[in-house]
Amino acid sequence: MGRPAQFDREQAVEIAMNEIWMNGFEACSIKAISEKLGITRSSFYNAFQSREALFEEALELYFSQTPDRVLAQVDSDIRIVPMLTKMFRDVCRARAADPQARGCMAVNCVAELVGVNEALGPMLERAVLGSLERLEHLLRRAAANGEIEDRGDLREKALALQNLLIGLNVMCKVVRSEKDLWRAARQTLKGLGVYSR
Amino acid sequence: MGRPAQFDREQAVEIAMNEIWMNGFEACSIKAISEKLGITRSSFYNAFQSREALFEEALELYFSQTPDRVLAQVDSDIRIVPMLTKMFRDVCRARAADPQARGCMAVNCVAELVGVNEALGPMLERAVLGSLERLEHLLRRAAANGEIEDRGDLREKALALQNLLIGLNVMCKVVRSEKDLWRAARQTLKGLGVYSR
DNA sequence: CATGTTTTGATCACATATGTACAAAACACG
DNA sequence: CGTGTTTTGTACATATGTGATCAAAACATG
Repeated sequence: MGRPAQFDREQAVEIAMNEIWMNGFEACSIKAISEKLGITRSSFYNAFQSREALFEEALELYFSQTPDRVLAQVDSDIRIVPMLTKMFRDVCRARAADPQARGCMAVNCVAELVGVNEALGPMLERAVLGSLERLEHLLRRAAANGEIEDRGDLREKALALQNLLIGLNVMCKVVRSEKDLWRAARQTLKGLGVYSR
Repeated sequence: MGRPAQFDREQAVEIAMNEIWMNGFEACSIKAISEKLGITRSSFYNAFQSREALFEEALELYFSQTPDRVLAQVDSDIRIVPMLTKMFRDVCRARAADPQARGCMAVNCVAELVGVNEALGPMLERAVLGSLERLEHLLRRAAANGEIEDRGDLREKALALQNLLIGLNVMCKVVRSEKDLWRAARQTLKGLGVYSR
């Protein structure tokens, strides 16, 4: 029914994601994105309604492939501390491996948009606070497991871990060595008692 | 000699700094800044040559008043660990006290500009790497003092501290409670053995 | 193959943004 | 009170960016 689109919508979201990731949200005007996609603004508006709507889709796609996505999908029988260690290891690896040093799209956008963009700021805040909640929940499970001790400081540790994650995702833009990123992460994890191997 | 300017240059830099801090660099067009300053673009170009040149001045001003400026001006007889503890405490306080939750101008700009802006990216990279070097140097002095032990992991600790600092400066945009920010910082500092009182 | 639906191209009317050029204004100083 | 210097206002040319409208194109389905 109706004329079929001349472009692949999914592919378009992926290209948009990479553009936003590389250059930031405000640098990606509708004109620029449309040209990058090889479509007219007409087609853009028709397919996505607005730049913000596209951003939401791009961010969703990003979250489905970011190294810390595992925090949201942890099996109940898995050991938490090795999982967290591996997750941070993966973050360091992935960030250092990106030749464009784009860091984390979500963290970049937090720095750019929270407090600035009425529509997208709150959405990014929720993402960070959600991650923080997941970390705290995981630490509680790790305590219940006997993997770590609960000294009444699990929220502190969750905050410290969330902070470590955000920090790495910015610092990787400047500190390009995977080894140095991992040094920072491992040292912090060890100090928090959340490191294995 | 010559016609005196109708605006205060220093004050203009301060206003520009606050605009960049609040909205990001790319959001501050020459047109927008000039209007904010109540001058014409003519006068802007005459006074600052370019947006990048203004940015350099604004960043310098920012560095002269940021809570972590103390890292660059440490007396040789001061105790390092209490100083670092206080600095992180001050960062948490200052970031939480800002009603606009702007975070750190420099870190915001790292996230926005490194890898994107040819002129300003490298400048911001140098600032971060400089801070890292200062931290490592301070830790070596602390080890020489006997304040901390040198287990051959001082670079690791410097990287972890730099990462903590960057993380706090982004996380504060979402986690608005000074108490929670300090929880994250204190927990990390304790783990690194760089905490006093 | 006619019909209805959707995509696309073209155009309009603005607003923003940059960089330059040049003349007019405003002052300091000899 | 000229004179030279600097700032400021105005204008130009050009590019980007937004959002809307409307007709033409392209297809799926009956």
